[in-house]
Order: sequence, then structure tokens, then C-alpha cells
Amino acid sequence: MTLDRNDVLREAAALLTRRATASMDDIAKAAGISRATLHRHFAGRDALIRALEELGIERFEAALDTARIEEGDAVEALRRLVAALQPVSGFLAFLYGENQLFEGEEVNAGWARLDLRLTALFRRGQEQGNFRIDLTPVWLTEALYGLMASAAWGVYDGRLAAKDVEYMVLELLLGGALRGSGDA
Amino acid sequence: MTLDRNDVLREAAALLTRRATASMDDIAKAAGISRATLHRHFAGRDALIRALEELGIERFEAALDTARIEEGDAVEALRRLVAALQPVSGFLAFLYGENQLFEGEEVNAGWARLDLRLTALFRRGQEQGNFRIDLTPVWLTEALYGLMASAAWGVYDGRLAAKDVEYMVLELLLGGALRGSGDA
DNA sequence: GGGGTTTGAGACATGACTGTCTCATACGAG
DNA sequence: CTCGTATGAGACAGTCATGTCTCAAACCCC
Repeated sequence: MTLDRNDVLREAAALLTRRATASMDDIAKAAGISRATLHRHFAGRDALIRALEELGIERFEAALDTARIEEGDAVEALRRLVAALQPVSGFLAFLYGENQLFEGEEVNAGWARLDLRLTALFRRGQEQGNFRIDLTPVWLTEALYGLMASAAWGVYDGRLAAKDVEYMVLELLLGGALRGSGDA
Repeated sequence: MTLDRNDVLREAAALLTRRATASMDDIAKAAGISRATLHRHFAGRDALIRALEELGIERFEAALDTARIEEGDAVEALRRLVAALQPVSGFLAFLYGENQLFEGEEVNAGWARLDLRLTALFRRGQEQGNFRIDLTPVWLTEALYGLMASAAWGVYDGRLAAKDVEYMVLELLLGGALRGSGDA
């Protein structure tokens, strides 16, 4: 019954994704522990948010590893990535939204690392001749984040079916909305 | 020198886009008025946020009208829309982010109206044979929001150049990332 | 210039959240 | 069973944002 630090983080993420302004008390209740215990795990709200961010980055990075995004064909790598990202998409959506809230503060090194690997993926795809060169790797990275987050939110409030998300994100990102060579 | 209610809203939007948790005092300072006057314009924080939402929806709707999205070729209509949306993209990004924060509350009728017109646009495009039918209009609408918001944030913190946004959003949304018939 | 109106500055009470602390209790290992 | 540890409940002070109010100063129209 004793909840692990990570279990608490998981619950916190789930709640904060829906309600970014939830109080420490709300979070504790959501995790099924007392506020006192929550404070024993995390020195304060800031510490909790930072831990949350670290966990999210860790998960994200693990997905990049699982998908082996630096290997082989970039398009296939991207397909594997979106699939691997699926289970953490809610988490990602939270972090992506949260990120906009932080005043300049210290730019997180973890995020920079993720950005780097993603832009490298898109750049590789361009060099392999698969990705358009008129759309910058930075934009494609940003777009991936945005589409994943949009999809996650859409699922959260029932506008989208969870099972469709992977296909929708991937297909739109790769082929766009127009009928043409992009679609099957 | 006297600031109009809408001027205040504009400043409030600009600030809140960057820092969603800004206090009434911060907002007043940013608008160059006192907190007392801010309260004279808006009964409270909630009222201000609601007014902000209404203004945003109004602007968005105006863009839909300007772009005449129900007329002619759906692809061309979408091009016009993204162009018309450009000046309000920051505002849109704020509202899109904010929207995730509100617990179920009363679903805003304005947003529903916008969603309706957008999904109708994409559906028309599908019927005209221009848009893929394996991506639902609801998803395409969601994706448009997400891409616009991503782009706006990217511009805000310097990862993207403002002048490129229109092209980037439109091209990705229409043609996707793959090289093929989609690009010029 | 005068009188009505709007504004800014700030005081004030209130409420919410935070972080810390205490203490009694439940739990688990030996 | 017993002792050490972790937990929950709650008290507590401190901080911050809010919303209301007052009053003096600035403003504007006539």
C-alpha cells in the first residue's frame, strides 16, 4: 500500500495535466496520501514540479531509445518514435503546456537534449531525401510536440479516440491533409 | 491616454500568454493602469478571463469571416484562413493553452461554433476530393489549433521566425513532412 | 475657472495555499 | 509481542492575491 515516490509523481502528473493550478492538498488527495507525506517526499511545490519534469524527460528519452531513432531510415524511425511515445503522450502534453508557463528561468538541459535528438532525426531524414527541406528540422520538432499534445488533449476530453491517435499524428505529420502520394 | 477596455484586454492577453499565473496587479501594471481601475473594468479575475475568451473568439471568428472559409475551394479557403489567423496567433495560443486548464465548467458556446465552422471546412474539402478522408475533420481541426499554437510559442521564444510561420503551418498541415507531391 | 468624473495610491479584511510542526496511530521487522 | 519507523490528521504562522473601500489628485467638458 505504501506508495513509491514515482507512484506519487504519476498521480500528480495525471492531476496536473487536467488542472495545472491544483494545490498541494489536491495533489496529495489525488495520490491517496496526506499532505504531510507529500511534503516528506518533495521539499515543496517547486521540487515536485522539477521532479515531474525530470521524470517526463526521462520517459521521453527512454522512448527515443526504444524507438532507436538514430538508426536506419528516418521515416521508419519516426514511425517507431510516435508509437513509443504513445504511452507517455498525456505526460508529454502536460510538460509541453507547463513549459510555456515558466518565465525564462533556467532553460532545462534535458529539454535541450531532447530537442537536439529530434532535430537531428529530421535533419537526417532530409539528408536521406525523405523529408522536405523547405520545412526546418526545428519546426518539424515543434510540430511533433504540438500534434502529440493536441491529440492527447483531444483524447482527454473525448473528441478523439485513443486508439486513433498514433495513426492520426503520424499520418498528418508525414503526409499532410491533402490527398496525394502521402496517403495509402 | 485613457485606455479603452479592449486595450486593457490586449495587454492582459499579451502578458498572460507568457505567464498564465500573473496576478491582477501584474496585469494592471502591464496595462499601465492601477489595480483599482482594472477592477473597475472587470469585476474580478474570472470576469477578465471570460472577457478575454470572448474577445479571442470574436477575433477568431472575424478571421474566419475575412478568409471567407465557406466559399470556393476548401484548400484555398484554408490558405486564406491561416493567413488571416496570423495576427491573432499569439492570442489563439493563449486561449488554446488556457482552455486545457478549465475543469469541465460550462463548455463555451463560442468555441463550439468555431469548431463547427472549421470541421465543416475540412469536411467540405474531403467532399471536394482535396482532403484525405482517413483523417477526420475533428482531428484536422485539432491539428490546426495545435500547429498554430506551437508555431506561436516557437516564435515567442525565438526558435522560429515570425515571417516563416504562415508558410510552415500551412505547408505542414497540407502536405506533411514527406517529400512528394505535397511540396512545390 | 468650476464641477463632475475618472484615476492612482494605498489601507484593509479576507481567503487560500504553503511549509513546518506535533502527536497519536498504524505498520513492519525482528 | 515490541520497538523503530512511516503515516495521517490537524494546528499554526507566514505569505500572497483578491476584492472592497477611501481619499486626494488629475482630468475633461462646459
